[in-house]
Amino acid sequence: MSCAMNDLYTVNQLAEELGVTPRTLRFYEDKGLLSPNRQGNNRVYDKRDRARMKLILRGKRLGFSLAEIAEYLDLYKIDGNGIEQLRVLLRRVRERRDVLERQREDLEATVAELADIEDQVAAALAERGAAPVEGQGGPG
Amino acid sequence: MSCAMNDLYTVNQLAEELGVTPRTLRFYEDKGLLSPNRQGNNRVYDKRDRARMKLILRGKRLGFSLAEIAEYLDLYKIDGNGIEQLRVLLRRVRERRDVLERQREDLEATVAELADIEDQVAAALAERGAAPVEGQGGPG
DNA sequence: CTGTGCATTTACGTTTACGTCAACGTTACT
DNA sequence: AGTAACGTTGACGTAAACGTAAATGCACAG
Repeated sequence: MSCAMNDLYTVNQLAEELGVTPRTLRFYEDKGLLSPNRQGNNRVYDKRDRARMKLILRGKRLGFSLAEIAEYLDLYKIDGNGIEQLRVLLRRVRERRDVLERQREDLEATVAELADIEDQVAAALAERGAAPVEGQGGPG
Repeated sequence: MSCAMNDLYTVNQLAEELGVTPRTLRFYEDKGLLSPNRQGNNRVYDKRDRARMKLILRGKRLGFSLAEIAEYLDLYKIDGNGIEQLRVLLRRVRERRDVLERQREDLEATVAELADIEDQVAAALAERGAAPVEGQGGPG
């Protein structure tokens, strides 16, 4: 037995839990986004790896590329930087926030339009007397 | 002169105005996302084409694929559908709205984290006495 | 010691969303 | 007629994000 008492995962286990393929986890490791421990030759993922993967997946849902996500993850490494590095970091954080703000506007506009469309569709359905599933007595 | 009194554009004009390349416009047409009129052999875009392109670009900023955007644009074609079609349409509109709601949550979580990071970076800068540019009397 | 099963690396295939020529046609000036 | 600017349609190239074998390793049941 594999003695899994500590919230540790194999590639397959973590992949299934997060709804991705093992290939994806290895690919992200290849890209430097993950660096799980090894037990011999095999990858062993812990809770920190899992949390990091969740951040990555969130970034993907937001439409960022893996390169952008890598930059985003770097933002967490605050320690050990010089003052100039911190200033650069601060700029990047704000840039990224700006992107997200624009995205928020796009999102709200789109949601509003979808609401409009939904209303129109509902109206079109009503106009054809389709709401109560059987009433044929529409307004002609 | 090209007699452009009616808000009409050539590929190059519309492309520049929207910050894309002519190739992109032709590519989208190839994918069925656009269908501008032709004047002889040349494409002529009008305001409706322009508006459609803006919707496409917004979809892209939201991280949707061109295929998904195509579906989204189809949502506008409410007329001429049967009741069953309208029901399907309504389902799709709601599905898409759900996706966007999830995206909104992701977005807000990320913005919050970026705010945290920003605070931490600011604190780290302060701790190293970087705000007034010269104060050396940190808490050592 | 021979499978069975999970894991690994290496490498080529695929899809999406264009970029980048190449070869050609049209209009417009000179 | 020359040529420059702008347009067209292929056709091939490319980067990202994996999919999909193929060949190998390692552990343990029988």
